[in-house]
Amino acid sequence: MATIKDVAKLAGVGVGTVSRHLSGNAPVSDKAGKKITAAMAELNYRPNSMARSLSSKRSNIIGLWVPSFSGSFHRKMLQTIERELRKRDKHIILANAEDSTSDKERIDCLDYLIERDCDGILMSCPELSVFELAKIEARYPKVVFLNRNIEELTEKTFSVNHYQGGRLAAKHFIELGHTEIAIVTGRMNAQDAQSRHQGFLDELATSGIEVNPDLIESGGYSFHQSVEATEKLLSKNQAFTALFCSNDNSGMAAISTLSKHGLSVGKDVSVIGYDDIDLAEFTSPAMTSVNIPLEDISQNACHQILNLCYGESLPTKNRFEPTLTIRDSTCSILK
Amino acid sequence: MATIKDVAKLAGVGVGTVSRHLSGNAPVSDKAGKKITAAMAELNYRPNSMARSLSSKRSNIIGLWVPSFSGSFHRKMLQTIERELRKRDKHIILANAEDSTSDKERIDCLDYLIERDCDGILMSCPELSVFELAKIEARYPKVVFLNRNIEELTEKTFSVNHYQGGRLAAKHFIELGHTEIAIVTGRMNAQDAQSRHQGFLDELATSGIEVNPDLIESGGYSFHQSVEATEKLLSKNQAFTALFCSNDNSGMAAISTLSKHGLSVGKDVSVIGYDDIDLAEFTSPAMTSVNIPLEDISQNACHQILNLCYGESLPTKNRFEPTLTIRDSTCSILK
DNA sequence: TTTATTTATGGAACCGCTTCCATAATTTAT
DNA sequence: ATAAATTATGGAAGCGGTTCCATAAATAAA
Repeated sequence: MATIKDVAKLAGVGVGTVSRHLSGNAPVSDKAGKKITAAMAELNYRPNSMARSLSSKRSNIIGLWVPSFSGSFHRKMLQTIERELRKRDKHIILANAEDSTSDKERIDCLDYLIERDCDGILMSCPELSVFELAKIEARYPKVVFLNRNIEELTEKTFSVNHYQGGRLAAKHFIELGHTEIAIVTGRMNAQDAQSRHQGFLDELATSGIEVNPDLIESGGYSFHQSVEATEKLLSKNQAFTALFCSNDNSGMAAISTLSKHGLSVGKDVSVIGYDDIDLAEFTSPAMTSVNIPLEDISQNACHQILNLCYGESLPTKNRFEPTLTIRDSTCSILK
Repeated sequence: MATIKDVAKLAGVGVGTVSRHLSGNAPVSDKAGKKITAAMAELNYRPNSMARSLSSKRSNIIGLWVPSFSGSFHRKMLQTIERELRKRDKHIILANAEDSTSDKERIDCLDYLIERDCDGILMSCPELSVFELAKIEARYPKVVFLNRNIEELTEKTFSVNHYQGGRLAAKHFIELGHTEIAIVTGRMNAQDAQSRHQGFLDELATSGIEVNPDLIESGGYSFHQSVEATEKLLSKNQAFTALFCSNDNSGMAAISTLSKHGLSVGKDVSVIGYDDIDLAEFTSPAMTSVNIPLEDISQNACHQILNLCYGESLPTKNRFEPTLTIRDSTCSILK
């Protein structure tokens, strides 16, 4: 592999001139520029990124910490982040915490990124406590958290207003005339699950509707658990015409389970999911779901990390509002 | 940030000794070792990975080229690869070719990885021709292709016997007594789609069953197209009791569409999918599907790239056999 | 104990780049 | 034309490691 020295020699100039020509950090005469370009082509020269990083103290690598690849949820995030960063010639190093069951493992996973001298880190971690995240930020300030909301770290957290998401779902049910309403909650130790749950309840309350506590079951955000939760709800023989699920996995599980029990979803019972993942469109009936602007979140988080690491000043927005995507799994009670 | 020099000075030894102690490439006396360990702890020393890479001419980075994050298909791959490589302290740099529509863009995407001085590259590219892959391998021999089968590059390609996969599906239908069989094919310009199609037809032929050409439609591996394909099949008023779909997206689309038309899947009509992605279990009824040992493929591809790049000699296997996961979407015709 | 052999050590050279600095070339002002 | 100011250039130093080599320390052999 040819080095910058080889290029300099062949072009008959100094290494400094070649370096300047490459980086554009300082002007180089046309004459020299032409000779250098020719020499680089002839030698098939490609700069060594390690040497460059060492010398410039900038790896141009951003670490990406994800809790899993399993959910459809993170797919759009990954995709958007990859696109945003590649556009600016930054590289992504991946760490997947799929197998991590303890905080220690999660933080080890983070250290695996830090070890690589990333310029900054994007982290989408629902599990770690605010306390742990604060410690992380203190130790490693070039970090940004997706899908988290920490007031003291507003400019480094990017999230959606889940309380409002819950309210949107409730509002939709109210408009459709539902009053007997069931809920399959998410992992209630997670902040976001609580917010959407509370928003849902509060909105119902403003219309004088109360949810029968018997009709609340935890689905833990997983398909399997949500099947069980739905079964439990059905077994209680407490009538309900509407069901709010805390994510789309739950929603899919509910639709599947209700159908299996001979209920017609979107007719006998209305179901709302949450996240509006790609598959929401493909259930039968297609699922009404609270849409999270995940692309916006991801893009803005990227902007912020670029600002932090490379002194850019890209616009950033930290809080986003959900919307409701209405499909065929919800219908008016009057029908 | 402390450097190796600082550690050496504080420990009262030479930099060479510190380096040797860190890498374990040469013995260091206990006495020196203790002092170095203490000094490192005191200074909170962490080796600079860029300097290390430059000096050792080894980045410990493996590039990973994926065609998309969209399919459930690639998730397990990503997950397995990440686990396998992290286990050995290699880092993954990601390139997603999701937005690439031309070969040029796909290869640019590859160059984006090469630019970063990866030690090797894992590539799962269904789109590029054997011709293009051969060129890539010639230019960049530290590469391995997943889900491809190139005879001249046996040891660098990892794939499953899709012909056999097609046969397994057919065999199952035959055993269940089906004779009126329809097919939703995949992207037939792709090698794997052809193989599984041919295997399916060939196996049926050995039992004297021929597929009515009218009952073959292309679903192009996508949900949307497969819905249309299934609609078309139904509109022909040619009876069929079994439907083979070339991937699980197609299978899900078929199940959904058939159900919508009042047919009971797993009773009136049997459906087999292909790939056995996580979701196959969650359709209603749960889908019978040809299972691809994606984890094995991924793991072995990792082994091979480690062998190529780091002179290890991990065992590798290149060709894998599919199996059939029987669920509730298929049943005997005699019922 | 002395000598021969083995083992551990310090430090220089090097990896391939960026950047600084002193100097050369060029342009502008006088 | 000469002096002054500006711009471009070559090359050395430095980034933080690894590795080689000559030497010092420790151990084994005589």
